[in-house]
Amino acid sequence: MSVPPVAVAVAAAERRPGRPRDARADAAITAAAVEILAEKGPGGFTVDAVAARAGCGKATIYRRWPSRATLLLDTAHRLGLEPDEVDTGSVRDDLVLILSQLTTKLRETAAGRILPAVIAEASVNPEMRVVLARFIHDRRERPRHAVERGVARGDLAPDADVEMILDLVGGVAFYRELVSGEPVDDAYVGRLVDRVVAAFGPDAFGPDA
Amino acid sequence: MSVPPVAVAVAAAERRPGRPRDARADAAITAAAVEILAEKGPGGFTVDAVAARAGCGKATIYRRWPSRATLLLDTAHRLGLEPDEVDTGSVRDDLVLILSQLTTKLRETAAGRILPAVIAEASVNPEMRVVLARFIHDRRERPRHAVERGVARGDLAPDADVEMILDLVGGVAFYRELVSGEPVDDAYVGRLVDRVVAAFGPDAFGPDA
DNA sequence: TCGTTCCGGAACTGTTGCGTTCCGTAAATA
DNA sequence: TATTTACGGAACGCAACAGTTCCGGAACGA
Repeated sequence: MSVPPVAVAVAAAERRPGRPRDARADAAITAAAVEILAEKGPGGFTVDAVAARAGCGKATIYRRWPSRATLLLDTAHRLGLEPDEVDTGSVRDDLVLILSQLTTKLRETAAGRILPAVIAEASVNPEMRVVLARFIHDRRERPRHAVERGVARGDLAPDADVEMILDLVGGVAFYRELVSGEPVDDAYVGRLVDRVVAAFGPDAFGPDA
Repeated sequence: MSVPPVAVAVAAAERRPGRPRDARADAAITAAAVEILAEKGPGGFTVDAVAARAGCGKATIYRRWPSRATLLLDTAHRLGLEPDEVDTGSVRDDLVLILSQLTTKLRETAAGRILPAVIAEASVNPEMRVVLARFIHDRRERPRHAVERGVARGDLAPDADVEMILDLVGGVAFYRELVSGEPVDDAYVGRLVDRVVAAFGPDAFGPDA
């Protein structure tokens, strides 16, 4: 959401002769693109569909984006799937909340449902790979702060590897939801977070944590 | 590999009049299908391409499989990506070996490179979802045995949650390789496995582990 | 020998979707 | 007013691909 588009179509309203671009068309196209991507995924994301939903001609789209691919990349940025802000005062409870939200959203929101196709696209398309990496990095911001608060409070070891904790928690969510197909219920989330927090707790031994 | 095909095309060579099916055509088609799927992924997996690679007509394929989809499902079973057998005598070392193999294979083998597209297909296709779940379940067999040996030896707590350990280790591999795009190097694998093994070690406290 | 089913190969239909072009019209500058 | 670029909408060319049909020829059983 807060990410500027990868490919900006118009080079900032320089004065040109003739009728100017209609700003409402831009809004209609981007809104329609998000809807189509969320409903149909990248596979059903056709320029015809976006134009029809936006109520404009295809030429109006191609005047702003040079290809379907650039429009798709721009749209991928606007997908949402942002974790809610949480701060219960306990790392354990923060992570449980964030994790159960994540698994629910992966299953039940439009953005979550199309993510597998975005991941597949990223595996063959370097541009999409950059977009996805940035997308994921941004969504880790809130869980990262939750873990850092835990370190500061002493719930976790001072040298706990914050990124690895996020990898463990996020990784299992994606893996079970998308890969192995096993559900992630509240009981599982609770046991999982308990283990992870314990593994990086203040009395977790070892030279590196 | 050891999995029987989902859809069997020919109902076991019952005697019919006329020229019998050529067994070499079956072999050529299945071999070509694996190659095409491995090289191009599900998106490039076209019946024309398989027929061309197999050196046969499309009709010869459609005589055996009723549709592209059934051929694709059958082929997905033959992909490989099987972890090697390992038994070093230490859970920690077994898991490190298996995990570094997995990340390497995800990155460098044909089977690994097309997996994202298979996952995406599974997210919208219930038949493919079953195939993928079974595929993953089978590849967890060897790591599962490694962990169970660890429990038996006392390297891990007697009530350690074996499946959760596999989720943690496998989940991070898939997550970093496919989703966040971060590499998984040997140092990371070592630290990760150390943490996981410690979290489920014999002196790991807690009522449930 | 005759009928049936197979073979590889090619042609064909029908659909989908990208990207372009053209239409008549609207909104701007000069 | 003349020019230029915009608009929605429709049509078009082009390519890819699923699935079918036909060809001439080969392999089987009766």
